[in-house]
Amino acid sequence: MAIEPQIPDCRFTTLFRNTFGLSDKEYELVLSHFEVKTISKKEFYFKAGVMCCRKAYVNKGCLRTFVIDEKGHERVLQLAVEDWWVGDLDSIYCGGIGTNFIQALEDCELLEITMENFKLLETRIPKLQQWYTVKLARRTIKSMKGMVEMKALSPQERYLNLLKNRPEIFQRVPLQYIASYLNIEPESISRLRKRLARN
Amino acid sequence: MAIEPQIPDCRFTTLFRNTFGLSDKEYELVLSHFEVKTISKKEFYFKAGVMCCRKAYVNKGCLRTFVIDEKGHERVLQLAVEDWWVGDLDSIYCGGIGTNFIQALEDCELLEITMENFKLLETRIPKLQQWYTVKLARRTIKSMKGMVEMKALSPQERYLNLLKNRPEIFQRVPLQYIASYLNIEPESISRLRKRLARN
DNA sequence: CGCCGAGTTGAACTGAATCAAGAAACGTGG
DNA sequence: CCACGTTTCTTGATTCAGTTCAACTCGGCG
Repeated sequence: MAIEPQIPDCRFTTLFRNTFGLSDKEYELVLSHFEVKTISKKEFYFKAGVMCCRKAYVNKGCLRTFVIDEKGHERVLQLAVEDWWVGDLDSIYCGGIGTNFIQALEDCELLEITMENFKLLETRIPKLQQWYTVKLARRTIKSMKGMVEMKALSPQERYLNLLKNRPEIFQRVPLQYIASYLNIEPESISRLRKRLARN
Repeated sequence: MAIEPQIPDCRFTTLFRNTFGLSDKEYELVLSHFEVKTISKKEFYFKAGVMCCRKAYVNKGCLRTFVIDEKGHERVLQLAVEDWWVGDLDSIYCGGIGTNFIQALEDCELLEITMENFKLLETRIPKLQQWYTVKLARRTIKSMKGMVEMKALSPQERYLNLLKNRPEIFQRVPLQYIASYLNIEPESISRLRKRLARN
């Protein structure tokens, strides 16, 4: 009761709840451990260099996660939209300082939970733990598939794949970030587009 | 007691045991759920196309995990040596048929456990579950770092990095597989080596 | 001995990066 | 609502690291 007003959008209720298949009671318990956090476009949810003991569910908006590589260039690792999670795995699990930057590309509404609270929830709702393990495994698999894609496909093929699989983000994310995510120079994407448009 | 004879090498006892910090009793329990499996050079531990509901600890030997990409080329994803684990995550966690091939590059001795047994162990030894979650997270992190490395570094830099971080494998693994792992053509590695040798 | 797989060398090509500059879109405040 | 500045995207010219394809060497092993 005291919780509901905190959650301003029904999307969270729907999607998040469906994820676990929780009972009403469990669901209230879960909700009470989250906190709404809004950040505006260009703001950072997290910056490398400090610990990050929390993660957040993207209830509304769009963010990019990137690192700075050895040569000082930004490398976009993730383009997160609604129903994704953001956070610095590196810091959360290896306990060190984070290496990721997480920046809003639109005004965002996040639902944040500290790892402390999350672990607490896990002990009280065992299926949460199970869910999370599978989620982690899937993320690993996805990441390995990403690697194969990066190795096996040409820039043009990678571009077309993304266009096919996640067309929404081309409407929401500046091309330069998509380029970085695909590991293609913006100029090359531009040319690629022109070439494809002609045919 | 009845178990010990099955484990022919002390490495398993040492390394594996250290991983979890088990009591004698727990350790015996764990051991009793594993099975020794030897495979000879060039044999496959697993081939894509069927389910894979088990994983294996590499007690001795060396294996490569690879997939066949969309264009029909082999892509080496992992070069596993002693104290690594092999298995098809894809199949284990997404329940579908496997997509990986796992082939011995030397005569190998593996310690295998079915996922069924592993889950059983997890319920009886909670810290196992914890250990595995962290392991999964680290794997994901590693895989993302691999992606950044692939994007940010030149072939030559990737080669030198591997040489620095895992010099052993250059003594054990045919160059062509290392090349595939690094996503460089064998010819290019060859030239690279020559060039580096001159300086 | 001759075969085969693994590695090396050579020559030519190419696709994307780079650098530099211009056009278009965006948004912010007057 | 327009004007100006900033950001985002496009275009052009050049360059080069690594690929491709083909031939050759080397060493082990039946």
